[in-house]
Amino acid sequence: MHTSIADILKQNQLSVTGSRTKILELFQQTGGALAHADIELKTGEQFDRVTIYRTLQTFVEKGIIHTIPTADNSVLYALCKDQCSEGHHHDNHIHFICDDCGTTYCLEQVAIPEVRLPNGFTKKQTDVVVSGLCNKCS
Amino acid sequence: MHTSIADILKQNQLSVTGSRTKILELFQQTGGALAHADIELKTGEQFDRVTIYRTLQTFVEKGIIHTIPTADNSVLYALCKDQCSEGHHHDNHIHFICDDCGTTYCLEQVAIPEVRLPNGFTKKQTDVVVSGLCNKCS
DNA sequence: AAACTATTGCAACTTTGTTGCAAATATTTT
DNA sequence: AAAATATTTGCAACAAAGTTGCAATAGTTT
Ligand SMILES: [Mn+2]
Ligand SMILES: [Mn+2]
Ligand SMILES: [Zn+2]
Ligand SMILES: [Zn+2]
Repeated sequence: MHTSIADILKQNQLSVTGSRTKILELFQQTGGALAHADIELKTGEQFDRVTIYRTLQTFVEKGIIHTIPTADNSVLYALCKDQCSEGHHHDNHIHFICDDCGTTYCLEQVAIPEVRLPNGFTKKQTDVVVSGLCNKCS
Repeated sequence: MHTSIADILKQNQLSVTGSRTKILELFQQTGGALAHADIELKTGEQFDRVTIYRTLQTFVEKGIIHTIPTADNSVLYALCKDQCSEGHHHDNHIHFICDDCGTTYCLEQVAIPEVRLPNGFTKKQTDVVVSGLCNKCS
């Protein structure tokens, strides 16, 4: 079973364009997370900065990719593997950032742990970012 | 027992200056987390932007304040309440961001939960950011 | 293939953060 | 309490990151 990139775009009511196809392709090839600058580089500057911003924004809105909070407050994006849809993300996994090689992993196998909040606090979303050494660097 | 702001600065081998005193004062008064822009506003623009950047950087290095990762990747700072020191932060608590009022809390009472990583991954630091409604807004 | 719709690239701009350096301030020494 | 020294500050200039309006272009529908 293999969903083509064009199909993914059509499923999300997006027209199939060069930039969208290329950027989605990049995410699939890379596996890991990408920053805006990575994409600019790896696409060989064939697209305008603004187009990349807008494409990423659209993908996030459609639930195709999700953002990852990082300790150094840079913006990272990765493919959603769960059942994310327009306006509703369900990415119940933690993120891991390797201090050595810099790669960011979506650890789908590792569920978000439960946290007990003080009285009066209501939990909506929990983000967990772990840093250390990845399996390739340790 | 009451440590004055000047004493905190001296304990960290920092000279006591207007901006450092004022900014540290602000953190103590506010309790919660502050962004660079908040500080610029609340000090009534009496200090240069660059001075605020440098002061925050110095405070982080000295272990007086710590940064807080956020889902929207803005940079937040809050006072360290634990035994943080030069180059070594020990802030073992989770952070909570209220979706309504925007306040960010250091929940010192709530410990960082343990996460089990896949084979080969080594954990160094775990950041947990919970969002929802705070005790004042729910 | 014409008509229509959505996306792209460009230009111009804003916001955020960084760096070098001289002037001002804080600390130490005399 | 001055003078000498060390540190910090503000300014200017710059770099990086992100946003917006709009006409040209590319994609989709009929
Ligand atoms: Mn992820
Ligand atoms: Mn905190
Ligand atoms: Zn690694
Ligand atoms: Zn609130």
